[in-house]
Amino acid sequence: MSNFTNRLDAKGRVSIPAPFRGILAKDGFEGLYVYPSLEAQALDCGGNALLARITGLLASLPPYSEAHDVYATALLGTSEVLKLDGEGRAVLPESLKAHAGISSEVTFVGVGGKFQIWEPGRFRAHLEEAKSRVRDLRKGPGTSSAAEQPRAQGARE
Amino acid sequence: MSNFTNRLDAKGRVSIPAPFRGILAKDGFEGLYVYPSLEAQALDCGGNALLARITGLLASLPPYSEAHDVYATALLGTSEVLKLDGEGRAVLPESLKAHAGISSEVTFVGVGGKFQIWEPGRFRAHLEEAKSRVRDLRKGPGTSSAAEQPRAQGARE
DNA sequence: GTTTAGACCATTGACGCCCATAAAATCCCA
DNA sequence: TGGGATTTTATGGGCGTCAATGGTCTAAAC
Repeated sequence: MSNFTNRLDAKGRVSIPAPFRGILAKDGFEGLYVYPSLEAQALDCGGNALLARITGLLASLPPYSEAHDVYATALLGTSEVLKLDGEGRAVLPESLKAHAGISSEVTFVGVGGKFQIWEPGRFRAHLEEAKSRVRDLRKGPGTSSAAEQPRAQGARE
Repeated sequence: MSNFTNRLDAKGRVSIPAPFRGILAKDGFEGLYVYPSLEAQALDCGGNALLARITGLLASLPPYSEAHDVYATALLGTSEVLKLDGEGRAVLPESLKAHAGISSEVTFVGVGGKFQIWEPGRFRAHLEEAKSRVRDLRKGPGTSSAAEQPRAQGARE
């Protein structure tokens, strides 16, 4: 729900915001499970809960199907388990930083059940894009209570 | 509804007017749910009731649809849950202050079910604008005799 | 031997928590 | 009804704790 922006230090370490660390600790996970998001130029992060959701998704796909293989490769093949140091910091591998375009700062964004890591500029752009799309949707075949009646199924851009 | 104007102290804290605190307490919410209004340069605030309205809106959209993603990002991605201290004060994050142009004072305005936080000057302007729109409407359709009313700094009654 | 990674320590600033004061609203009782 | 007493609010400030960040040192890898 909220978002935090932290900086990477000279050694490439970055503090995971305390609230997120708390959640990870609660579902009993040493470290941080991370993989490149499928939809965005960001990283998806979580603990056991996220891992369970992924294995659940895979289990729901027919084994040996193309879909199963593709998802397994994308979600598990590129994922990493990062360790946290005593102060709750992690080092992002080059491959992950490259995917998200991260250099010296990152923005953490909580999205129910997991959280994402963005390059701050890209996140701002993403937010602006979302806001302007919402404005478009609300203008749509506008009823007065536009906020409560968004267009059924917006165009998939 | 009524409105209140309070000042921010040196530490950036501002008292939430007691009547609004009462409403928050009544619907059982620790803290204050806040996000930048989509249609005005102000902040929308509330408790569980407001949160429920938003999650309800999201639930009404097909999951994984673009509309759902975009609304979730725009509404949840920019929202914050502020804690109140023992005296009922909160500190507004920079991003929210920036959106509303807030510096040293804020005006609280109740609008059924939620309330808004404005920079006092902008709120006065907003009010004037609304009043003049009302005057125009009452003068009848179209031919508002607005021509002779250099809107610049309207009647100060 | 040089580099890299991990553990440990130190600093600083922000935030949460507590108490103090003053003004305003409310209550109570003569 | 008037006036004093009491409570509620708004506001200011002190202080301890914790998080974020930076640096150092040791141990392992190349």
